[in-house]
Amino acid sequence: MQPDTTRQVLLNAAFHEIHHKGFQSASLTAILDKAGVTKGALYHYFGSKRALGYAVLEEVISDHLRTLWLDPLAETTDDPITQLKDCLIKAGEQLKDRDIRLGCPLNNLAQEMSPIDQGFRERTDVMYKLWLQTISSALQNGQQLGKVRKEIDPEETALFIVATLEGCMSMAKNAQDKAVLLQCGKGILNYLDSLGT
Amino acid sequence: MQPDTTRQVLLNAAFHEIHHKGFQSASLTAILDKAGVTKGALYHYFGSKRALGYAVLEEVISDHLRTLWLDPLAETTDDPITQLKDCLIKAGEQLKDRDIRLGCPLNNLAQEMSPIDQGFRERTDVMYKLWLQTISSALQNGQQLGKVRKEIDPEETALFIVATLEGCMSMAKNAQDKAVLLQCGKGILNYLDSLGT
DNA sequence: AGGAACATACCGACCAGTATGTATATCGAT
DNA sequence: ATCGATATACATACTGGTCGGTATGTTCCT
Repeated sequence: MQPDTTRQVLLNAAFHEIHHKGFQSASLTAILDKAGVTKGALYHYFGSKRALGYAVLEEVISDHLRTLWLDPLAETTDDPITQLKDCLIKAGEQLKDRDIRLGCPLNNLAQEMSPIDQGFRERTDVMYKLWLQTISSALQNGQQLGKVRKEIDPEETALFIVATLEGCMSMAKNAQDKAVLLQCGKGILNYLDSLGT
Repeated sequence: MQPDTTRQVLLNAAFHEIHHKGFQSASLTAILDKAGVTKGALYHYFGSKRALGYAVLEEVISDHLRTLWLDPLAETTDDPITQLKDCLIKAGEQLKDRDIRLGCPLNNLAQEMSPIDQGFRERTDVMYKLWLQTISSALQNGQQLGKVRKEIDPEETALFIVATLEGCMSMAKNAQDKAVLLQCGKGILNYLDSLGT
């Protein structure tokens, strides 16, 4: 078996276990069972449980963020608000009921680990900053195109959008109900519309 | 020492340990050290770690919610939007920097436990529903008084407000920065204003 | 021959939970 | 009023199990 394959299988198993149980309660044994390898393999590729967690964040979760939000928003367009709404709708659609009950992987890890581990906090912080920056740029671009109201502060608005997104996911996760996600998403869509000219 | 006192000391220590580490990673030994009692006392009052967690939710955290949001909003007034803004501002003011890094106790527990423990989920769900219902009633009242726009759906709006609140707290917690909370809070205040007539 | 890629066996630490002991308060009977 | 009896309110000591981590193989490719 190729080294990259085993490493990837481990990362994938770790991502799912962490997504289900949280990092601290994620069991290495469970990850190894899921991956179908033994502890020797794990510690060959990752120096510690913490290093494994960092890798999940930097490689698996980071990829999700990129494909769902960063890459689509990076495409130049003449209507950033529609672009944002598309991202939101697409993200909502691809969520299965099971995913809703588990919540946003990035937010989960950030909430659990940022108060107790600097390494996690720094990494989640970088990802959030990237996210905010990308949305902020899209809004600025929209302002130049005359599609977004000039009065709004792009950075402040980007923060508010992401906060609302994560809050929306949190409420739906706790309610274990996709209807909550949709209802809350409607609120976001309305808000996004209110930014337009 | 009175029985109620010891129980209360335990609940308080448990609340803080759980707020810092999360429920699953909260150590009973650490709680006992903080409370200054021994395991015998704990298991005299609580049947299990889980029962202790439930009690923290139902007694400690529930009280916080009541004094910060439910009771103030239950007072009849002629301007619910100002009332909501006051709640938000007061809640923000009383948060110390340390509290921000720890996040909202209710949201923390809900996020961590609702996917893996029905008992926690049911209890957090009840509290969120109470919260939503209280805000929704206030908005309805505002509509009757002509202070809140008739077009908005009170329930949907209440959900959006709470989601935004929790998202705001989450972003500030991860950023470990009160400025983020204030900036995000400004977004909420603007949104609340937009609900008025 | 030597290193990369794993597997197996084992370790001390910590965990939630339990069994047992003990001091004190309460209370009915005398 | 006082003396057991019983229950309450804890403290102490211990248990089995799980945890992350490590030390030591073993296999295979170069």
